[in-house]
Order: sequence, then structure tokens, then C-alpha cells
Amino acid sequence: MSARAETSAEDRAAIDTVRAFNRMVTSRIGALEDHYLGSDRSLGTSRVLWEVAGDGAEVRAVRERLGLDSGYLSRLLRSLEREGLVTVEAAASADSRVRTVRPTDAGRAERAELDRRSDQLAASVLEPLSDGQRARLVEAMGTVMRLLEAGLVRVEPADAASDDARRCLAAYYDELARRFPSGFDPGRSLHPDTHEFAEPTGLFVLARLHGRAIGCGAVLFHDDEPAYVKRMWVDDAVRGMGVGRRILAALEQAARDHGAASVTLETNASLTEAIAMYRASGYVEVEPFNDEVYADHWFEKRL
Amino acid sequence: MSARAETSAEDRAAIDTVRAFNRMVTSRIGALEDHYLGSDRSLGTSRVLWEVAGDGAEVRAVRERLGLDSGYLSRLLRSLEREGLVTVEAAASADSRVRTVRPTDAGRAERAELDRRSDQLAASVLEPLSDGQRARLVEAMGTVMRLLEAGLVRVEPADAASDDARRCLAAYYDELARRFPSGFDPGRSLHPDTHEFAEPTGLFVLARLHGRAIGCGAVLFHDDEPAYVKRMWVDDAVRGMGVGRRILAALEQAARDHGAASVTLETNASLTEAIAMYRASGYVEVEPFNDEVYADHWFEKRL
DNA sequence: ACATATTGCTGACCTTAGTCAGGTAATCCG
DNA sequence: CGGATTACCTGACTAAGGTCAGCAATATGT
Repeated sequence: MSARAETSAEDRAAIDTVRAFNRMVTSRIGALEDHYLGSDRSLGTSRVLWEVAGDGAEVRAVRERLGLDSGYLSRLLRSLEREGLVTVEAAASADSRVRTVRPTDAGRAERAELDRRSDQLAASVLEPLSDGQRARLVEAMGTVMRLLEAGLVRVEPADAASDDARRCLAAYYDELARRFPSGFDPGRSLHPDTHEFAEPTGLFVLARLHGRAIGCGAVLFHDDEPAYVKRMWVDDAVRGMGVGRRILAALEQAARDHGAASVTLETNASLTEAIAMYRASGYVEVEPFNDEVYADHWFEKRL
Repeated sequence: MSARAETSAEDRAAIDTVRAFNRMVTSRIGALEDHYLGSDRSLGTSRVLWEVAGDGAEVRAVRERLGLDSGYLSRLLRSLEREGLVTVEAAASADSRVRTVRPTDAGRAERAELDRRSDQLAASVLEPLSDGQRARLVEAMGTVMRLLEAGLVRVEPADAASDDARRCLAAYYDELARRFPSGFDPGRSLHPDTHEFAEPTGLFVLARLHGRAIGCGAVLFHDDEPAYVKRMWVDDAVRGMGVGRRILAALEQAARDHGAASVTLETNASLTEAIAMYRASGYVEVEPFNDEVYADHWFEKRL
């Protein structure tokens, strides 16, 4: 799907659908929002109020989440304060420059009202539809969200010793311990030193969604022998979004770039979805090529 | 799906999905549009340029399509003119108050550039996905669009002698002529006079989408006898969106309001999707109750 | 202790996207 | 023919949303 040069007819149709979708959805939702949320309050103040009126929040956190300019947010907060909807005071945190916004009772009531209107807006979308259509719409919306989200995942090289990498690996070992019938002790497993997962001997990649690390994978290069993939893990919450496949593709590409003719890996029989993914990605089962105690299956893929 | 009072758990989940969808889609598409379409030109001028730069258009048509204030559009056109992207001149039409906007070569090039960026934006959504995911996304987007569109259809009483009604009925007869093996001659069919499809003897309803009539239906009330549904038609382009079902529901409701205990109708064997719809709506086949020459099946539904 | 960075605040300024009232020329209607 | 209406234009005005520079207070690294 290169954006350049000759686009195939299918790509063309897909792109047209996405464009039509963008147009339709923004105009339809935009019109509805004007209609339902159109209170006397502006969108900006509404968004801030909504963000703040749960449990309160630090000003910088609000700025971060809504992507607002410090000056603009400050003005919005003053205006909410004037209306008696929030109070801003020194934060509980150690840093006494930081300030915390808290909703007043009026603010909480106002947010509840906003919520009510959002619900109404959503209901107005569903209202004219039959039960079957509703179910189909909700399902299709879910699919669109999941896949748009999947498109936001970035897979990139990272330091295997970084905090994010450590967190992923810890989650990975944790999951193995839970899923392997025998439990899992990293000390008993074949366990290359972390620094080997870095150029020139190997590579470590992290998958990120909205900056959060949600998956990882590593590969070791073995000159003329097959490259060796390890430590493939994807967060539960984002499974089925093709993240594993993309991590694997990134590792294979790195192996290819290092002249490897094939990639090997081993895995445990209890990791059924991983095994299915390996097979679907072109891996075929081979004779055991090492004595990893936790492995039941050994795979290889020619590049 | 009443917006008031106790909402069921399923309704709650559906509404939450719609709200999450609205949030996600607007923010994701909004961010992308800023990124890709973020030229030096404002959204307003871009929209006008895009609308105009095909074959040119009359100013009032542009105003209509984009829903702009006359003064605002005038200013946008002056600014496009200053940039040398369009020319505005007296229209070819008879009315010399009307003016026509035409793109210059520069304007056409600029629109092509806008198109290119929209394509890129759409491609950037698809690009990180696997082929299977792309296909699923495009399909789900299509479903969402169709169902959002379906929600915009309004079914309302109308004068059977109005232009819109005539157009629908003409299209209806046309389709019968095409689909009936024997052709169709309205003169040979049981043919109540148009004015009977109005209170108090009957009712005519039109289905509209964006103001355009895209379906119709009529019912005659027969005091203590069953009400009688006629002239059910839905435009090809919007079949499968549940429009027929909603027209039928409106007619049944009217019959109920007039004290009818049941509704009857007859139809031709070649109208298979209509027959399926009647059955799915609770109609059961009965003995012929009239001598309509074009009918093969007679149906009744208890209200 | 000192320089530098960060956090939040304020005032000045800007563009966009409108609305509204009124004006002019052309057209339509009785 | 005259009055109403229509199509477009202009000028004045507004609100929202946002940028930018600079300030004061506080934190942090050396």
C-alpha cells in the first residue's frame, strides 16, 4: 500500500471507503455533537471539565491528556473556576509548583449532565435501528476501533535493559509461570545475557501503543547459522490485533539484513495462540535443535 | 432504547461502545487531518475549493451543499479569487443574478493536491495493517456507514399527490414492469384512487434520506375489516437497510390507531425479497381475498 | 551556591468560522 | 408598472480556539 505511483483497484476501493468513512463519520458525529452537547459552554471548557471532574487531576496531567497549550489551559481553568465548577490548589505531590484541579459539587453535577447528553447522543444513533442492526452496528464500531488502534501500534528497536523492556520481560516471565504446567523459573531456561540482544549480536524490539510498551521480542544473529528468535510477548489487552505478527516481521527483517537465511525458535505446547501464529507466519516444525527444558516445539522459517 | 430511566446492561454496553467510537474516531481522524491536510489553507477555503474545482458550480449550489452563510461564502470565494484559484463570473443560466465559480488551472492543481493528501491520510490508516485486517477494517467501515445512514432515514406521512410521492410511485410501477414476467400495466391492477391514501380513509408515507424520497407505502383503513397495505417500494440504492421494515411498521401503527385488528396485502412471486420481509415481519400466507391479476401471494398479519 | 530547567500564570495577539444588517442589481408576480 | 423576492456582496461584529513571550516560583544538576 505505497501511497505513491500506481494504486491497484482494490487499494483504490479501500482508500475510497476510508475517505468516505472519514467524511461521513466526522460530519454525522459533528452535527450530532453540535445538537446535543451544544450547551452554553464551549467545547474546550467541556473537555477540560469532563477530564477533571472525576477525581480531580494535576494540571500538567490534564494538559498532557488533552494536548493543550499551557496558557490556553490556564485560561480555561480560570473560566471554570469563575463559574464555580472547579477549584485549583497546590498539589499533594512533592513538587509544590504543581497544582491540582478538583471539581466542586456543581462541577460534578455539570459533568453528570455532560455524560447524560453524550449518552443521549449515542442513543440517538441507535434509536432508529432494529435490534439486529444495532447489534451489527455496535460490532462493526468495535472492529473499526480495534483496527484503528492496531494501526497506531509502533514496533521499534529498543534497549533490552530499559525500564519498558524490563517491564515487558517481567510480564512475559510472569505469564509463562502462570501458563506452563510446570511453572517457569528463568534461571533454568536457556538465558542469553540481556546485552546480547543488541547490535551487533542481536536486536530487541518493543511494540508501543500511545507510548506504552505493550509487547516485545528479540533476535540473536548467528553469522552463517539461522537467527534465533526469543522473548516474544504481547500484552493480553491487545492480543488478536496482529501485534505479535508485526514484532515477528520486524525481527525477521533484522535477521535478513544480517544475512541470515532462516530463523529458528522454540516454544511451549501451552502457548497455543503463539504456535498458531508461528505456523500462519510460515514457520514449520523441525527436530529439537537445543535442550531448552521448557520447549516442546521447535520451529524454523526460511527467509 | 429510551434515553430515560433504567437502561439495560446491553443498552448500556451499546451506548458505551458508540461513545467510545465517537471519541476515538473523531480524535484519530482529527489528528490525522491536522497532520496531512494541514496546509496553509483553512478548512473552509479547502472545502469550497474542493466542491468547486471539479467542473465549476453555481454559487448558490455551493452554498446549499456546504450549508454556508451567503456572506461567509462570498468572502471565501473572494479569497480564493485573490489567490488565483477560481474565477467567478455571470452564470450560463438565464438568471443573470446567479454567478458561476470556475477553477483556474492552479485551482484544479490545488484540488488534486488536496485529493492526494486525503488519499495519503486514508492510506496511512491502512498501511500498518495486514491484508486480512485491511479487508476487515474496510468492511466494518462500510457497515458503520450503511447503518449510520440507515439511522438518518425518516419515515413520515405525506401527500400521495406530491411530486416526491409521484416520483416514488413511478419508480415503483417501472420496477414492477421490469420484474413481473408478464410486465405491468397499472390500468389492469386493482387501483384505488390516490386521494383514498389520505385521512380518514387511508395513509401514505414517504421514507426520506437527506430530504430525498427513497421509499413509500400506503394503507387503506376498512373500519371493522383488515387494513390493506399497498404500494410498498424502496429505492434499490438503499435496500437491505431496513427501510421497508420501517415503512411497514409505520403503516401497521396507523392501522392499529384506526382500530384495525389485522393487516392484509398481496404481492407477486417475483418480488422475493419483499416476500421474505413480509414473512420476517410476521405476515402469514392466506387464501386469496381479492382478484388482483398481478398477485400470486396473499398475506395477513394480526396486530 | 549557582546556573539551568520546569511549572503554571498572564497579557497580547492572531486566525478561523461564523452571524447579522444593509445594499445593489436582477427577476418575478399581480 | 410597482412591490416583493432573490442572489450576491460588503462591512461590522463575535466567539472559539489557540500561539507566543515573558514572569515568578520552585526544582535540579554540578
